[in-house]
Amino acid sequence: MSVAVVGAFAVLGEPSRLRILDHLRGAECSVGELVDRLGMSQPAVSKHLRVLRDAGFVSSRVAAQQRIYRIEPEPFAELEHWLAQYRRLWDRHLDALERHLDDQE
Amino acid sequence: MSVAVVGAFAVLGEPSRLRILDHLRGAECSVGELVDRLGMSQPAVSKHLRVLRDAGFVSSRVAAQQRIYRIEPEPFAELEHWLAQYRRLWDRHLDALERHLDDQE
DNA sequence: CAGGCATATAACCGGGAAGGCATGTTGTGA
DNA sequence: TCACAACATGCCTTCCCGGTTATATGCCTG
Repeated sequence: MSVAVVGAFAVLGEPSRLRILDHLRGAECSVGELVDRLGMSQPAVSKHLRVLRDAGFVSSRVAAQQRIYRIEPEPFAELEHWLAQYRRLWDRHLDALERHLDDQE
Repeated sequence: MSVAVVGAFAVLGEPSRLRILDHLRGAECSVGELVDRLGMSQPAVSKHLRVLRDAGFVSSRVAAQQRIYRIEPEPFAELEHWLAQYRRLWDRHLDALERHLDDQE
């Protein structure tokens, strides 16, 4: 499972890409809108969108001459699932601490 | 907030580093043990551990000649918090779908 | 069908990061 | 104090990745 998650993290480990997602979180966006808001060249934005789409984070739809991009939630769910492994670790730690404090009383 | 999270993602977007965390999730480990299990040179492992520690994912403790590394849960909590933003989006989507289905009946 | 948008792709360049080797540092035991 | 063991660090090379410029593709309008 980690095998897939590594790629997802690599995709998110890029400031421009995370900014794109943050914008898309508010509403769907055309490429041009993203170019304006990010102050980046259009090819750069298109490349990042390609990476994000290959990783499943976004999907695109055609509207006349423009492509509208939208967030796709599944990869985020996978990440949350992966993180849960470590959350359990954290929970166990708290439980142990709690039991320890109970014993103290 | 995203500013900090990007760095965390960049750190996790590295197969060797994720493998190290997976090993540390089971139990604390010395550098030598990690070297054996990962089949990587010792300097490479040490460097990755440095990156992980700078990012707060692990901490180290001295035991005789060796340093024992352990997972530190806080950064994972931050990631979960960041992901929650997108989970809300997902939940809203489900809610809308549910309302829509209710209306259909 | 010609011309102009909106976007994708190609070719290229520069910086940065991961890995290996050699070496420095610190603690330990005789 | 000497030698060794466990790590850390510096240096070097290689490779990948993000950005820009230039060009191709596809779709609307006149």
